[in-house]
Amino acid sequence: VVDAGGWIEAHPFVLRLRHFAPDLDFSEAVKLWDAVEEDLRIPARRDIVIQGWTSTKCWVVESGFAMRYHLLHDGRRQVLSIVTPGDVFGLAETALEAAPRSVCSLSETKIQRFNRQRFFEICSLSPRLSMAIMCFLVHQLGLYYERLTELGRQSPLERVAHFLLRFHSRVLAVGCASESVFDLPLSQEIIGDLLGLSGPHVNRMFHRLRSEGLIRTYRRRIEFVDIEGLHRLSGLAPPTSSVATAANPA
Amino acid sequence: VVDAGGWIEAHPFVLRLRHFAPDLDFSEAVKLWDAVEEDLRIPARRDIVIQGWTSTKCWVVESGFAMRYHLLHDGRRQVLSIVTPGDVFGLAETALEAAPRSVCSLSETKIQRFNRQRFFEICSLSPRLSMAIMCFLVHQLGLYYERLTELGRQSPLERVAHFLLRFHSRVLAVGCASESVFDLPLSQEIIGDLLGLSGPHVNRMFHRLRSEGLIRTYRRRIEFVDIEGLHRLSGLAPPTSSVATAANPA
DNA sequence: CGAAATTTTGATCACGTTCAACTTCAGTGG
DNA sequence: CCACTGAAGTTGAACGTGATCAAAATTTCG
Repeated sequence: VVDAGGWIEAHPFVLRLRHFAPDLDFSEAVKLWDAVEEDLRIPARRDIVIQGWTSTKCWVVESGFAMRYHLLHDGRRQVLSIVTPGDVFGLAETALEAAPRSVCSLSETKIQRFNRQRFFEICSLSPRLSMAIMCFLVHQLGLYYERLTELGRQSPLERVAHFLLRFHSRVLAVGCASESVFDLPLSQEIIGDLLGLSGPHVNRMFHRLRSEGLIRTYRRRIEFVDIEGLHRLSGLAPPTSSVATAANPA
Repeated sequence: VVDAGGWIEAHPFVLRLRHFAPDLDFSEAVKLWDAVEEDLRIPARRDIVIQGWTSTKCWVVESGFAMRYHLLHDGRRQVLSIVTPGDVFGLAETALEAAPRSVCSLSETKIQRFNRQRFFEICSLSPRLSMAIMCFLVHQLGLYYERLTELGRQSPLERVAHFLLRFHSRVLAVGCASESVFDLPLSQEIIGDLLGLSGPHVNRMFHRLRSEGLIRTYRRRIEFVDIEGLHRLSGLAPPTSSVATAANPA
């Protein structure tokens, strides 16, 4: 189906699995890759998964960005996450009749399509693969815990700062950014729906970050001027060794 | 270590795994159970995992309730989830130096302690176990997606209604509730920290749910008077077949 | 029975939404 | 290449909501 040469080893999803299971050998990755049903190139702004539809597929992202989002009946939208190279989507519909949320490409995107059931089976049959997937999923859970704190208890300014840091570190990991400059493939309205804010308010927060000398912006390009300051502001990035507890508040 | 008799089969965690992998046979569950390091009975209001601490353990809940929470440097608290019988916690610290969040018991709790590394290894060596764990983790992700929508885009009233429905269906599944009555092991302040609201505002929302004839309360016991109404209010429970998309809004 | 925690209520106020107008930018066809 | 068009960014004003703080009432537990 695909050439068996070197490109599989450079696929961001495989790199990611290897990050969680360094002893994963490439023959196992190839086993997974044999199950690829189709290689797809999706233009920007196309829905790939549609909330309410049924599908037996899942997808792995090779390049490009997408967003996972949920629509409420009255049109409110929550963007759940930005899907970046190396991510998987379409796993959640397991045994469900309808996709509970949508995925929409933000830029041109290269993805590989799998049969979801087969994807899981192949992973479960290889101890190393299943270890990698489990660690990957647990890691994802951790990211969503962070997002809950962000949405539930952080100020708008903190949320925007935290989002920028998070997104930057992700695109840095897949080589789409320099140490301090990167492109945002998102409108401010989408960022609002990601962070539980209104579009205009996101704009004001960007303005404040700019005027406080933390970032510079050139249309949709962001430059970090004071990363330390952003970390301090976001309040989540530097792991603290605080030991205050709910039972024994600080 | 533990009696090999029938109780393993009735453990809520095993029941849950079987829900995701019905072909899981009990001999495999027993393999996992052989790895239990210790059976613990924890009193209410004890921290089991402390944010910032290091641990190589993970735990499975047999009975009782706990909460996962994150503290910010200035004392703000986000309750990430309520840990119920059949849940696991302590997985997220994989390869991290410090636990990124805490877990604190809400009631007296029976849990089993594992070595985290060993837990993962045993799961990855059995295809059926690893399938069950993967499905379980994916399902968990789905729950957190829902919570993101809740925190980011739902009104306080919707959040409280949704929380009550969610919690009820969970305790119903583990047999700690009747069809319409159940106990909440949480103070309103904790519910506030769970839903991104202040304690007093949670109280007002309860008041409204009561005055609109949706629920009744007796101290910390909740009775659903109009479940249909709660579902309609929460806006998430009944899976819709709406096909509006971000690219093509309704 | 007494002490502490939790629930309940009220008043005030800051914050972020909403809506609208205007500007800038990007993509397209003439 | 430029004018045109629609989308996205930017700004302002008014409003509503939920936080905050404090006090009182109630429940829980030692």
